[in-house]
Amino acid sequence: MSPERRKFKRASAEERKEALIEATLELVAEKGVRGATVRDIAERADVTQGLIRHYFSSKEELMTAAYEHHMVRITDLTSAPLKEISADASGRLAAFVSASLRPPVMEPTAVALWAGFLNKVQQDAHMRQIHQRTYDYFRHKLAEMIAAALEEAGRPASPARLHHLAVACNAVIDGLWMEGGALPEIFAEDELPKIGLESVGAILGLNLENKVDQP
Amino acid sequence: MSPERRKFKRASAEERKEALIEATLELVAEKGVRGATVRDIAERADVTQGLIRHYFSSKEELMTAAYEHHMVRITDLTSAPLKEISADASGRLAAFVSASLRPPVMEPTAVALWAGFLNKVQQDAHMRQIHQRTYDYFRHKLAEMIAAALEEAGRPASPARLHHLAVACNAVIDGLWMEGGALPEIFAEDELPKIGLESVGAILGLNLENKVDQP
DNA sequence: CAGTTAATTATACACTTGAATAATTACTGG
DNA sequence: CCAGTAATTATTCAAGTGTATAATTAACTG
Repeated sequence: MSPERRKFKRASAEERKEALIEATLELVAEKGVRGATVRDIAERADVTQGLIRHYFSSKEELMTAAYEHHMVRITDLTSAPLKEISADASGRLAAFVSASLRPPVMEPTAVALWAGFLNKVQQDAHMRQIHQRTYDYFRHKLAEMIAAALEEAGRPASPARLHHLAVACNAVIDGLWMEGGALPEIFAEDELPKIGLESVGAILGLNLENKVDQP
Repeated sequence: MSPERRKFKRASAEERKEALIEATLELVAEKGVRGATVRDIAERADVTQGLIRHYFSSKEELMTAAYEHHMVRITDLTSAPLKEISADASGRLAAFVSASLRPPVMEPTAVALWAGFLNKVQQDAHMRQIHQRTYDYFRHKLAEMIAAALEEAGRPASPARLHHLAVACNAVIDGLWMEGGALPEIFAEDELPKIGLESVGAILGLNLENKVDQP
């Protein structure tokens, strides 16, 4: 009996692209961009390797699409909690900080992805542009919320000071995000959001800790 | 005329290993572990590829040696400034924070290296051990210095609180280190050490800013 | 239900990779 | 100055890589 040709189902372009991108992100998190081979990706997406080039003209293009997909998702995930919160400025800030330090934003795979893509981001102009855009959005949003919270407390800050504060708060969040993602087992549940609120609060001179309840 | 055999000079094992390790670190920072091929490494170290296996039994072993070399260097670089400072506890803490946010500790290549090695660190037991050791050392040292500084200020902290504070301060430093390394062009000279001292000071309730002068 | 076409699989190719082995040659100790 | 030997180069190999192309077949359309 000759080896039978593999059975398959047709899928819409959207479904297939989505599946390929998810598989790509998983593998980049596990082995980096170069370790995620087209054969691995195809296998995980449950198709054969030739199909990749039917939807993406090169591995490069697939990587770029996957990165963009990931960044958009992260942006959405940190923005979503803000929509449903009609609290005061400090409450909104607290919600933002807290959401950034919990799953699904803070996850081991997210940190691994960040690391896996860094090289490519630094060397590929298009990737760097995607990164820059997301990063700027984040910092701008954070600065905005800090400004509002400080005004609310009757202590408005100068633009220069605001810049400093935004960089500092962003660093706390990024640093905790990284530690939590890189060494998830050494932190207790809710420990990092708590530390984050405490630290951002200390830097800004605000009390954020009782501003947000466990979602 | 037949292509002449390449001329070469013999070197001591130490020299050659050192050169190979430096070349490895450069290339890992540029292209990640898988992108740093033995041929690339050999070329950058100005030898032919066969020589690598004369000194290291596999690429794996070279990578491990390079990673360890790098981690030891980082540890030394952050410890060195403390030796020559006979200041009070808060002064020593300030020096540590400041040194961590300047070259040669904070550099684009250092962040790229961190990212380049992350995958391997998470998957290789020996690498993870090296990483864990360095990380524990860092946090322990930081916690120690925070404890001393708080006692000096007449506000000793409980172990639990100390743990929180050490995690938070470590996160600020890591986060700023990452931002400075990933986007070096957007920060002014001395801006990050200043923000670091300000933020760590705010978290601990100490004034660290005039504790350290530009080295 | 037959005909068509695009989605999918299968195969082939040129090149890179880590590793292994063979061939040279720079240095050292007498 | 002359072996001897270990450091170094050169060559080979099998496996893996991205890409290109040919062969099939699932699903739609009339």
